[in-house]
Amino acid sequence: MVPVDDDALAAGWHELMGRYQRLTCALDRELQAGHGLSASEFEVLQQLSHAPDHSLRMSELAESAHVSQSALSRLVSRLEVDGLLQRSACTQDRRSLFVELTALGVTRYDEARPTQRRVLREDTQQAGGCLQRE
Amino acid sequence: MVPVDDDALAAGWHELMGRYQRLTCALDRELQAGHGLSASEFEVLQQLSHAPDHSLRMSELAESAHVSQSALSRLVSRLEVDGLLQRSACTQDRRSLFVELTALGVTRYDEARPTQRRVLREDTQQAGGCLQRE
DNA sequence: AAACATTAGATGCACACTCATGTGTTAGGG
DNA sequence: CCCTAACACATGAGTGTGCATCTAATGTTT
Repeated sequence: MVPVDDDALAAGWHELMGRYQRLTCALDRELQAGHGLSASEFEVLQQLSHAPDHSLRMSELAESAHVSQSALSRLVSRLEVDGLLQRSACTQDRRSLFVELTALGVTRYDEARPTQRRVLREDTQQAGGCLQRE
Repeated sequence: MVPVDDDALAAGWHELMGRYQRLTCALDRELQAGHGLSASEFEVLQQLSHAPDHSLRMSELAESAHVSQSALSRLVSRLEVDGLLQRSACTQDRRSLFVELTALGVTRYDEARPTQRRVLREDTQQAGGCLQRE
Protein backbone atom coordinates (compact mmCIF):
# COMPACT_ATOMS: atom_id res chain seq x y z
CA MET A 1 0.00 0.00 0.00
CA VAL A 2 1.49 3.28 -1.08
CA PRO A 3 1.61 5.76 1.79
CA VAL A 4 -0.65 8.67 0.91
CA ASP A 5 0.28 12.10 2.17
CA ASP A 6 -2.78 13.70 3.72
CA ASP A 7 -1.74 17.18 2.74
CA ALA A 8 -1.19 16.15 -0.88
CA LEU A 9 -4.67 14.65 -0.76
CA ALA A 10 -6.10 17.90 0.54
CA ALA A 11 -4.23 19.84 -2.13
CA GLY A 12 -5.67 17.54 -4.78
CA TRP A 13 -9.16 18.01 -3.42
CA HIS A 14 -8.69 21.76 -3.37
CA GLU A 15 -7.62 21.69 -6.99
CA LEU A 16 -10.58 19.50 -7.90
CA MET A 17 -12.93 21.95 -6.20
CA GLY A 18 -11.41 24.82 -8.12
CA ARG A 19 -11.72 23.15 -11.48
CA TYR A 20 -15.27 22.04 -10.77
CA GLN A 21 -16.42 25.48 -9.62
CA ARG A 22 -14.81 27.20 -12.58
CA LEU A 23 -16.24 24.81 -15.13
CA THR A 24 -19.71 24.57 -13.61
CA CYS A 25 -19.92 28.32 -13.47
CA ALA A 26 -18.81 28.74 -17.09
CA LEU A 27 -21.09 25.97 -18.32
CA ASP A 28 -24.10 27.31 -16.44
CA ARG A 29 -23.51 30.77 -17.82
CA GLU A 30 -23.01 29.78 -21.43
CA LEU A 31 -25.61 27.03 -21.61
CA GLN A 32 -28.16 29.23 -19.88
CA ALA A 33 -27.49 32.20 -22.14
CA GLY A 34 -27.45 30.15 -25.32
CA HIS A 35 -29.96 27.40 -24.72
CA GLY A 36 -31.81 27.95 -21.45
CA LEU A 37 -30.18 24.97 -19.78
CA SER A 38 -28.20 24.54 -16.57
CA ALA A 39 -25.16 22.29 -16.46
CA SER A 40 -27.15 19.62 -14.61
CA GLU A 41 -30.01 19.80 -17.06
CA PHE A 42 -27.60 19.42 -19.95
CA GLU A 43 -26.03 16.43 -18.25
CA VAL A 44 -29.44 14.78 -17.92
CA LEU A 45 -30.19 15.37 -21.60
CA GLN A 46 -26.78 13.96 -22.45
CA GLN A 47 -27.29 10.76 -20.49
CA LEU A 48 -30.69 10.26 -22.08
CA SER A 49 -29.34 10.89 -25.56
CA HIS A 50 -26.76 8.16 -25.03
CA ALA A 51 -29.31 5.67 -23.72
CA PRO A 52 -31.09 3.07 -25.84
CA ASP A 53 -34.41 4.53 -27.07
CA HIS A 54 -33.38 7.81 -25.44
CA SER A 55 -35.03 6.39 -22.36
CA LEU A 56 -34.01 5.56 -18.79
CA ARG A 57 -35.63 4.84 -15.44
CA MET A 58 -35.55 7.77 -13.03
CA SER A 59 -33.27 5.85 -10.69
CA GLU A 60 -30.85 4.95 -13.48
CA LEU A 61 -30.84 8.52 -14.69
CA ALA A 62 -30.14 9.90 -11.23
CA GLU A 63 -27.19 7.56 -10.93
CA SER A 64 -25.66 8.24 -14.33
CA ALA A 65 -26.17 12.00 -14.27
CA HIS A 66 -24.75 12.35 -10.75
CA VAL A 67 -27.93 14.00 -9.47
CA SER A 68 -29.79 13.22 -6.26
CA GLN A 69 -33.18 11.57 -6.36
CA SER A 70 -35.13 14.60 -5.22
CA ALA A 71 -33.17 17.01 -7.39
CA LEU A 72 -33.82 14.79 -10.41
CA SER A 73 -37.53 14.64 -9.70
CA ARG A 74 -37.83 18.41 -9.86
CA LEU A 75 -35.36 18.78 -12.70
CA VAL A 76 -37.34 16.31 -14.82
CA SER A 77 -40.54 18.19 -13.97
CA ARG A 78 -39.02 21.39 -15.32
CA LEU A 79 -37.75 19.79 -18.51
CA GLU A 80 -41.10 18.06 -18.99
CA VAL A 81 -42.90 21.41 -18.78
CA ASP A 82 -40.46 22.72 -21.38
CA GLY A 83 -41.33 19.75 -23.58
CA LEU A 84 -37.79 18.39 -23.77
CA LEU A 85 -38.68 15.01 -22.30
CA GLN A 86 -41.63 13.06 -20.99
CA ARG A 87 -42.32 10.61 -18.20
CA SER A 88 -44.09 7.35 -18.96
CA ALA A 89 -45.24 4.52 -16.75
CA CYS A 90 -43.29 1.29 -16.43
CA THR A 91 -45.65 -1.66 -16.70
CA GLN A 92 -43.21 -4.19 -15.23
CA ASP A 93 -42.72 -2.22 -12.02
CA ARG A 94 -45.31 0.45 -11.47
CA ARG A 95 -43.13 2.17 -8.89
CA SER A 96 -40.68 3.11 -11.62
CA LEU A 97 -41.03 5.73 -14.32
CA PHE A 98 -39.32 5.92 -17.66
CA VAL A 99 -38.01 9.26 -18.83
CA GLU A 100 -37.77 9.65 -22.58
CA LEU A 101 -36.29 12.42 -24.67
CA THR A 102 -38.77 14.09 -27.02
CA ALA A 103 -37.86 15.20 -30.53
CA LEU A 104 -37.55 18.71 -29.19
CA GLY A 105 -35.26 17.43 -26.46
CA VAL A 106 -32.99 15.74 -28.97
CA THR A 107 -32.83 18.91 -31.01
CA ARG A 108 -32.08 21.08 -28.00
CA TYR A 109 -29.32 18.73 -26.89
CA ASP A 110 -27.76 18.68 -30.34
CA GLU A 111 -27.82 22.46 -30.38
CA ALA A 112 -26.30 22.77 -26.92
CA ARG A 113 -23.60 20.15 -27.24
CA PRO A 114 -21.17 22.25 -29.30
CA THR A 115 -21.46 25.00 -26.71
CA GLN A 116 -20.62 22.60 -23.90
CA ARG A 117 -17.71 21.08 -25.82
CA ARG A 118 -16.36 24.53 -26.59
CA VAL A 119 -16.43 25.57 -22.93
CA LEU A 120 -14.68 22.36 -21.91
CA ARG A 121 -12.05 22.83 -24.61
CA GLU A 122 -11.42 26.47 -23.72
CA ASP A 123 -11.02 25.70 -20.04
CA THR A 124 -8.75 22.74 -20.74
CA GLN A 125 -6.44 24.80 -22.92
CA GLN A 126 -6.39 27.82 -20.68
CA ALA A 127 -5.92 25.98 -17.41
CA GLY A 128 -3.87 23.04 -18.58
CA GLY A 129 -6.94 21.25 -17.36
CA CYS A 130 -6.51 17.57 -16.73
CA LEU A 131 -9.93 16.53 -17.93
CA GLN A 132 -8.74 13.85 -20.30
CA ARG A 133 -7.85 10.47 -18.85
CA GLU A 134 -4.21 9.61 -18.32
CA MET B 1 -1.00 21.47 -30.41
CA VAL B 2 -2.26 18.07 -29.45
CA PRO B 3 -5.66 17.34 -30.99
CA VAL B 4 -8.16 16.95 -28.19
CA ASP B 5 -11.05 14.56 -28.64
CA ASP B 6 -14.25 16.29 -27.62
CA ASP B 7 -15.88 13.12 -26.40
CA ALA B 8 -12.87 12.27 -24.24
CA LEU B 9 -13.13 15.76 -22.82
CA ALA B 10 -16.79 15.24 -22.03
CA ALA B 11 -16.00 11.89 -20.43
CA GLY B 12 -13.37 13.53 -18.27
CA TRP B 13 -15.78 16.23 -17.22
CA HIS B 14 -18.41 13.61 -16.39
CA GLU B 15 -15.90 11.78 -14.24
CA LEU B 16 -14.88 15.02 -12.52
CA MET B 17 -18.53 15.78 -11.77
CA GLY B 18 -18.99 12.34 -10.28
CA ARG B 19 -15.97 12.55 -8.04
CA TYR B 20 -16.89 16.04 -6.90
CA GLN B 21 -20.49 15.15 -6.11
CA ARG B 22 -19.49 12.05 -4.23
CA LEU B 23 -16.82 13.79 -2.17
CA THR B 24 -18.81 16.95 -1.46
CA CYS B 25 -21.73 14.86 -0.32
CA ALA B 26 -19.58 12.71 1.95
CA LEU B 27 -17.69 15.69 3.36
CA ASP B 28 -20.87 17.67 4.01
CA ARG B 29 -22.44 14.71 5.77
CA GLU B 30 -19.47 13.85 7.99
CA LEU B 31 -18.33 17.38 8.75
CA GLN B 32 -21.89 18.45 9.51
CA ALA B 33 -22.54 15.48 11.77
CA GLY B 34 -19.23 15.70 13.59
CA HIS B 35 -18.48 19.40 13.70
CA GLY B 36 -21.43 21.42 12.40
CA LEU B 37 -19.56 22.53 9.30
CA SER B 38 -20.30 22.31 5.60
CA ALA B 39 -17.56 21.46 3.11
CA SER B 40 -17.38 25.10 2.00
CA GLU B 41 -17.21 26.36 5.56
CA PHE B 42 -14.41 23.95 6.32
CA GLU B 43 -12.56 25.12 3.22
CA VAL B 44 -12.81 28.72 4.40
CA LEU B 45 -11.45 27.80 7.82
CA GLN B 46 -8.66 25.89 6.14
CA GLN B 47 -7.59 28.79 3.95
CA LEU B 48 -7.62 31.11 6.95
CA SER B 49 -5.62 28.70 9.05
CA HIS B 50 -2.92 28.59 6.38
CA ALA B 51 -2.78 32.37 6.06
CA PRO B 52 -0.36 34.62 7.92
CA ASP B 53 -1.97 35.81 11.16
CA HIS B 54 -4.94 33.57 10.32
CA SER B 55 -6.24 36.57 8.45
CA LEU B 56 -7.27 37.41 4.87
CA ARG B 57 -9.22 40.04 3.00
CA MET B 58 -12.70 38.94 1.95
CA SER B 59 -11.73 39.13 -1.71
CA GLU B 60 -8.59 37.04 -1.19
CA LEU B 61 -10.54 34.52 0.83
CA ALA B 62 -13.23 34.21 -1.83
CA GLU B 63 -10.59 33.53 -4.42
CA SER B 64 -8.59 30.99 -2.47
CA ALA B 65 -11.58 29.10 -1.09
CA HIS B 66 -13.29 28.90 -4.49
CA VAL B 67 -16.42 30.60 -3.18
CA SER B 68 -18.34 33.42 -4.86
CA GLN B 69 -18.38 36.90 -3.36
CA SER B 70 -21.99 36.80 -2.25
CA ALA B 71 -21.77 33.25 -0.94
CA LEU B 72 -18.68 34.18 1.07
CA SER B 73 -20.38 37.24 2.54
CA ARG B 74 -23.17 35.14 3.98
CA LEU B 75 -20.91 32.23 4.90
CA VAL B 76 -18.66 34.56 6.90
CA SER B 77 -21.74 36.03 8.60
CA ARG B 78 -22.77 32.56 9.74
CA LEU B 79 -19.31 31.64 11.02
CA GLU B 80 -19.03 35.00 12.76
CA VAL B 81 -22.28 34.36 14.61
CA ASP B 82 -20.87 30.98 15.62
CA GLY B 83 -17.78 32.76 16.92
CA LEU B 84 -15.33 30.90 14.68
CA LEU B 85 -14.00 34.06 13.04
CA GLN B 86 -14.42 37.82 13.11
CA ARG B 87 -14.42 40.65 10.62
CA SER B 88 -12.25 43.68 11.23
CA ALA B 89 -11.79 46.90 9.32
CA CYS B 90 -8.86 47.50 7.01
CA THR B 91 -7.39 50.92 7.70
CA GLN B 92 -5.46 51.11 4.42
CA ASP B 93 -8.56 50.57 2.29
CA ARG B 94 -11.79 51.04 4.16
CA ARG B 95 -13.75 49.22 1.50
CA SER B 96 -11.99 46.00 2.43
CA LEU B 97 -12.52 43.82 5.45
CA PHE B 98 -10.15 41.43 7.10
CA VAL B 99 -11.46 38.10 8.26
CA GLU B 100 -9.55 36.54 11.12
CA LEU B 101 -9.86 33.15 12.73
CA THR B 102 -10.71 33.24 16.44
CA ALA B 103 -9.20 30.84 18.96
CA LEU B 104 -12.44 28.90 18.80
CA GLY B 105 -12.16 28.81 15.03
CA VAL B 106 -8.64 27.41 15.19
CA THR B 107 -9.79 24.75 17.62
CA ARG B 108 -12.78 23.81 15.53
CA TYR B 109 -10.64 23.53 12.42
CA ASP B 110 -8.08 21.36 14.18
CA GLU B 111 -10.88 19.10 15.37
CA ALA B 112 -12.46 18.85 11.94
CA ARG B 113 -9.33 18.36 9.88
CA PRO B 114 -8.81 14.67 10.73
CA THR B 115 -12.41 14.01 9.71
CA GLN B 116 -11.90 15.69 6.36
CA ARG B 117 -8.61 13.90 5.74
CA ARG B 118 -10.22 10.57 6.60
CA VAL B 119 -13.07 11.10 4.15
CA LEU B 120 -10.62 12.07 1.41
CA ARG B 121 -8.47 9.03 2.15
CA GLU B 122 -11.41 6.63 2.19
CA ASP B 123 -12.76 7.92 -1.11
CA THR B 124 -9.34 7.84 -2.73
CA GLN B 125 -8.76 4.24 -1.73
CA GLN B 126 -12.23 3.04 -2.60
CA ALA B 127 -12.51 4.79 -5.95
CA GLY B 128 -8.91 4.72 -7.06
CA GLY B 129 -9.47 8.44 -6.83
CA CYS B 130 -6.94 10.52 -8.66
CA LEU B 131 -6.79 13.31 -6.13
CA GLN B 132 -3.03 13.37 -5.81
CA ARG B 133 -1.09 15.26 -8.45
CA GLU B 134 0.60 13.35 -11.24
C1' DA C 1 -12.02 70.26 -6.80
C1' DA C 2 -15.87 68.14 -9.29
C1' DA C 3 -17.51 64.49 -11.94
C1' DC C 4 -17.20 59.93 -13.31
C1' DA C 5 -15.57 55.11 -13.17
C1' DT C 6 -14.10 51.28 -10.48
C1' DT C 7 -13.77 48.42 -6.52
C1' DA C 8 -15.19 45.88 -1.88
C1' DG C 9 -18.64 44.12 0.32
C1' DA C 10 -23.88 43.60 1.70
C1' DT C 11 -28.45 42.35 0.44
C1' DG C 12 -33.36 41.50 -1.88
C1' DC C 13 -35.17 38.23 -4.74
C1' DA C 14 -35.84 34.16 -7.23
C1' DC C 15 -34.65 29.57 -7.51
C1' DA C 16 -32.51 24.98 -7.04
C1' DC C 17 -31.09 21.87 -3.64
C1' DT C 18 -31.19 18.86 0.67
C1' DC C 19 -33.58 16.52 4.25
C1' DA C 20 -37.32 14.35 5.96
C1' DT C 21 -41.57 12.51 5.02
C1' DG C 22 -45.69 10.94 2.32
C1' DT C 23 -47.93 7.90 -1.20
C1' DG C 24 -48.20 4.04 -3.73
C1' DT C 25 -45.95 -0.53 -5.17
C1' DT C 26 -43.45 -4.79 -4.74
C1' DA C 27 -41.20 -8.52 -2.15
C1' DG C 28 -40.62 -11.70 1.87
C1' DG C 29 -41.65 -14.11 5.86
C1' DG C 30 -44.95 -16.20 9.28
C1' DC D 1 -53.17 -14.51 2.96
C1' DC D 2 -51.67 -10.82 5.93
C1' DC D 3 -48.31 -8.03 7.77
C1' DT D 4 -44.07 -5.78 7.50
C1' DA D 5 -39.95 -4.17 5.17
C1' DA D 6 -37.90 -2.25 1.22
C1' DC D 7 -38.27 0.42 -2.83
C1' DA D 8 -39.42 4.33 -6.45
C1' DC D 9 -40.83 8.65 -6.83
C1' DA D 10 -43.13 13.17 -5.24
C1' DT D 11 -43.35 16.97 -2.21
C1' DG D 12 -43.34 20.48 1.88
C1' DA D 13 -40.15 23.05 4.63
C1' DG D 14 -35.88 25.09 5.32
C1' DT D 15 -31.52 26.75 3.51
C1' DG D 16 -27.66 28.22 0.52
C1' DT D 17 -26.52 30.27 -3.91
C1' DG D 18 -26.28 33.31 -8.02
C1' DC D 19 -27.64 37.48 -10.15
C1' DA D 20 -28.51 42.02 -10.01
C1' DT D 21 -28.29 45.97 -7.41
C1' DC D 22 -27.09 49.06 -3.58
C1' DT D 23 -23.89 51.69 -0.53
C1' DA D 24 -19.60 53.38 0.53
C1' DA D 25 -14.75 54.19 -0.49
C1' DT D 26 -11.04 54.79 -3.79
C1' DG D 27 -8.92 56.11 -8.27
C1' DT D 28 -8.86 58.81 -12.40
C1' DT D 29 -9.69 62.53 -15.51
C1' DT D 30 -10.09 67.20 -16.70
